[in-house]
Amino acid sequence: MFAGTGMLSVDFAPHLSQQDLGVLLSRARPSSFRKRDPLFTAGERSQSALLITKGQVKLFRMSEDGREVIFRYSAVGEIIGLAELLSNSPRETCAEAQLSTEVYMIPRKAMLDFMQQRPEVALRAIGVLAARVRSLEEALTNLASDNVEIRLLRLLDRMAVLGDRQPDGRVLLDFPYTHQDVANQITASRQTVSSIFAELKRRGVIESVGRTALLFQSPDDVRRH
Amino acid sequence: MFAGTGMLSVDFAPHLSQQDLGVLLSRARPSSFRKRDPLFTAGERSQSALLITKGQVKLFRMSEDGREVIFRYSAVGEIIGLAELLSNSPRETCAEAQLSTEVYMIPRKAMLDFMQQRPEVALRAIGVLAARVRSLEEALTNLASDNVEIRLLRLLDRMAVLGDRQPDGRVLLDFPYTHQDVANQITASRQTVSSIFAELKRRGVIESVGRTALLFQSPDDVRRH
DNA sequence: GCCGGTATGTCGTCCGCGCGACAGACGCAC
DNA sequence: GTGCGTCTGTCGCGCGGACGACATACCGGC
Repeated sequence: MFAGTGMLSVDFAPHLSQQDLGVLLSRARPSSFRKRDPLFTAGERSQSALLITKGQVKLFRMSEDGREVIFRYSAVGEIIGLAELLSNSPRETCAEAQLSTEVYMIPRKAMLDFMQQRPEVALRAIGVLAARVRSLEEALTNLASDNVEIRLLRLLDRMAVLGDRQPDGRVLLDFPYTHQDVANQITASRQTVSSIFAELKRRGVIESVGRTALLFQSPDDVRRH
Repeated sequence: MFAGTGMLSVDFAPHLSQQDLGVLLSRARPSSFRKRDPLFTAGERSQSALLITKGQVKLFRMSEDGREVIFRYSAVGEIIGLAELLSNSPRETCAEAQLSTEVYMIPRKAMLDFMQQRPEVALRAIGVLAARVRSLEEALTNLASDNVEIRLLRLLDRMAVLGDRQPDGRVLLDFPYTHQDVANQITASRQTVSSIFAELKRRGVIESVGRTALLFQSPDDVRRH
């Protein structure tokens, strides 16, 4: 099911044996969502874990003044919704299908039982959560010290692993995000993102290719200013 | 060992049986630190987990431009250092004794073995990490939308649970933090924190009591602006 | 006591960037 | 085609808050 997806994510499903995965999914319910459908929203009481089998999911919160703060986009093979699983508290984060998406919804109880019986699964969940802690800590640190341009370059940096290295050393990356999406990921305004993109193109740091692709200097180059 | 400490933290040690705790600590090494000593620093290879038995620990990162970003202060009974345990990667976060502090250092291997054998311990670690994910997400969201005054009020809000409710409804809280500490927690400058504290005192929202204590309106009142 | 290190209060200056506004550009539906 | 909704580019204004600078206050050590 997860084979051949070109998975790069070091997350949940690829770490389980086919057998474990089968057992877990026997108690789960498949469910599909169209683009922009919510998978869950803040305030909800459901604490299922969701294993993504197709598509992409945007994880975010709404701030009190209506701003959308995006934490990450989750891909196939990743599991989401772990943060509220144990505490059994209402959702604080929202999840929305970025593309047409399919998931297995694993009921809280099934997930807990399974982790009790298979410690290695619990350890995998620990690994997933630990990675998220580190990435959030990094985001917070960057936000505190970097200006918008640097935050944007760091974002491209992080996404570069999903792109293809070109012969000339640059990276070709499918980048189907609007400036608003980008702004919400780096907590900046849409206008500032637009103008910095324009400026980077002027300087030749990045280049548009077709509708959604982006060609930019290798992260290492960018890092060296 | 952890009895009678007035523990409020819903973290690690208080959730384990005395027996489990004994087994775990039999493979751990006690260690003590003076105020301002580092427990670990970014770049280090050690992935021990640290269980705090006395004192308080500041968890933070240094940004590239030398800014200190504080994520939280950990208290007695909490466990720290889980984020890099599984991935076996170098520390990214720094830990420093805020007070004279004692810990048990649990070697990576011992911790992993123990979680394998006791799934309920692994689940507890999941709970700890999940809570940290939620709190970091909240910090990021607040940072994106709130100005410094609101971030400061929210900080007092969160700390209010550690203080004593007075007859008049206000909260008396031991608050031994410098303005610089506060600034680093809410990512603001020291000067701005100083001036906002002064302003809040002028407005009667908060009041100093003795050297380190603070008396302020109940969080609920503050929340209602 | 004196003295040095650290914490606090306050004041200008300056700049990053949020925000409103508006004008194209591009897509899709009909 | 026309019309509408969404996205992008750009400009100017204004403000929050970072930063440097400096005075004062407090603390511990000797």
